[in-house]
Amino acid sequence: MEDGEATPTTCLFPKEQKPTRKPNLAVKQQKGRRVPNPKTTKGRQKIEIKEIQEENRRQVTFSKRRSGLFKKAAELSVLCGAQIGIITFSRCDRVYAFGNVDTLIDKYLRKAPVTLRSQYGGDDEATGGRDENGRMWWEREVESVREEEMEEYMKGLSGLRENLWTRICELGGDNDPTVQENAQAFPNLMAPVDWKMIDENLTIKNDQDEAGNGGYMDFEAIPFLSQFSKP
Amino acid sequence: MEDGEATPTTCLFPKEQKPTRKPNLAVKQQKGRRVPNPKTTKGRQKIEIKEIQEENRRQVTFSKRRSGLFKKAAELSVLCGAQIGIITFSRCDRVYAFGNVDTLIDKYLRKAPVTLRSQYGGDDEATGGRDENGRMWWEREVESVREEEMEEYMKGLSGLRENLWTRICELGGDNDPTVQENAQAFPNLMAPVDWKMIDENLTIKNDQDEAGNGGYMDFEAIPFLSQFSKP
DNA sequence: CCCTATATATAAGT
DNA sequence: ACTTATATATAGGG
Repeated sequence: MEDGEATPTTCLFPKEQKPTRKPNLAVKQQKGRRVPNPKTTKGRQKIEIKEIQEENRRQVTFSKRRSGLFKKAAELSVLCGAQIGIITFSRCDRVYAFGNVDTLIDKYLRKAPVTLRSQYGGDDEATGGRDENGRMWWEREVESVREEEMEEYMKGLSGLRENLWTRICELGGDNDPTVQENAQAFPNLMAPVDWKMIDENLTIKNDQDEAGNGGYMDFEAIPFLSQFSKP
Repeated sequence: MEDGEATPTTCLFPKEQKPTRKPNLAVKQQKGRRVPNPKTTKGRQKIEIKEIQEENRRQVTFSKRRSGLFKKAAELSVLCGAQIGIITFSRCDRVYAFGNVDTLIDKYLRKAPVTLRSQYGGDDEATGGRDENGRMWWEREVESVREEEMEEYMKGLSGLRENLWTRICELGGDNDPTVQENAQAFPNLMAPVDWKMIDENLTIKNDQDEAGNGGYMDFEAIPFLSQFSKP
């Protein structure tokens, strides 16, 4: 993708032809006789799909692959006119989101669906964490939820229910759920400029990401969204 | 990935060594002199990232790329121990989800975050639908929301709020939000067997997917979840 | 972040 | 669905 990667076949507009900063030492030295391995790197290595133990490597991979995932989502969205939202919790529960998650959650809840089957019939050999049918948590259907897990599932559902309630209360909607009224909860005097300022403040207020980037923040940080924060 | 793709380098267990059903005609015939283009296909073509107009091609692409996206998500999840949820609305609003979306939405709402910056700084040339700063809808931050769009944004927020409320009511939690009580709303007499049966019924009840697959269904279809459906 | 070499994803076509 | 040929994603290493 990029711009003009100068592929020998389908390069449409060579444009500025990236200077290729460091052309790497040499793919084949001009006179070293029979260089066993003139390659400077081993290239992409095949890895097993199982939890990466080495913390550093795991974080790098998380960062790279999260980017890749989001890029794929963006492409899919554009190519097919689909709306896509992704919520990602890193192991230490940091959140990374793609898309208008709030809006999509809204839409999702409106549809009130029960996802009994998630898409993706994984064909790879991720061995850890599978149930007796070889399924990972994300592919488990209701049919395969076992007795003990059922409780957890139900707790999850009731938890969702409770939390939605809590959230509603936080949003101040527990007294009157009328839309029009709620709309007025947002003072129209909110100019883009103000938002920008707020955003900058927030950017500073962000705590560190695992990999050192990513923006995420709490309601509390926004003066005028603080009405939505937990008491 | 797959199982034993027989890569010359890192093949660990060759296993059954896929028969390679149709080895294709020949990449280079053994005696045809100078075959100009012995290739049977043009291979993967480069495409522009813009909405695919041809309906059929768009649906095929949607299907393939959705699978790919979900697979990537699964891998990321396993590799990095992250929880990932994806909600996808196709153009005709069909929903495809990856992961325990309900649980993740719960978690997301619990955290009560405001995503002012979505991840992914797209570096590709998707030209359609960009704002004056060249951003797509999914990368718009609050600062860049213009006057008219602000209204929509607020409507979105208040809409979310209203819908959450509605949802709470539907869930029957508008009288007593106590968790323990809610938990009891789920009769424990629900055996896995019953779920399986229900699931099978539902599978039949599914309406057609755009591409002919994918499973999705309404609360109404599940006798005992019907308490959650809209009145 | 940058780079390379290689593993994967996937556009077309059957 | 399945194949092939090629575009992309990325593991490992500065």
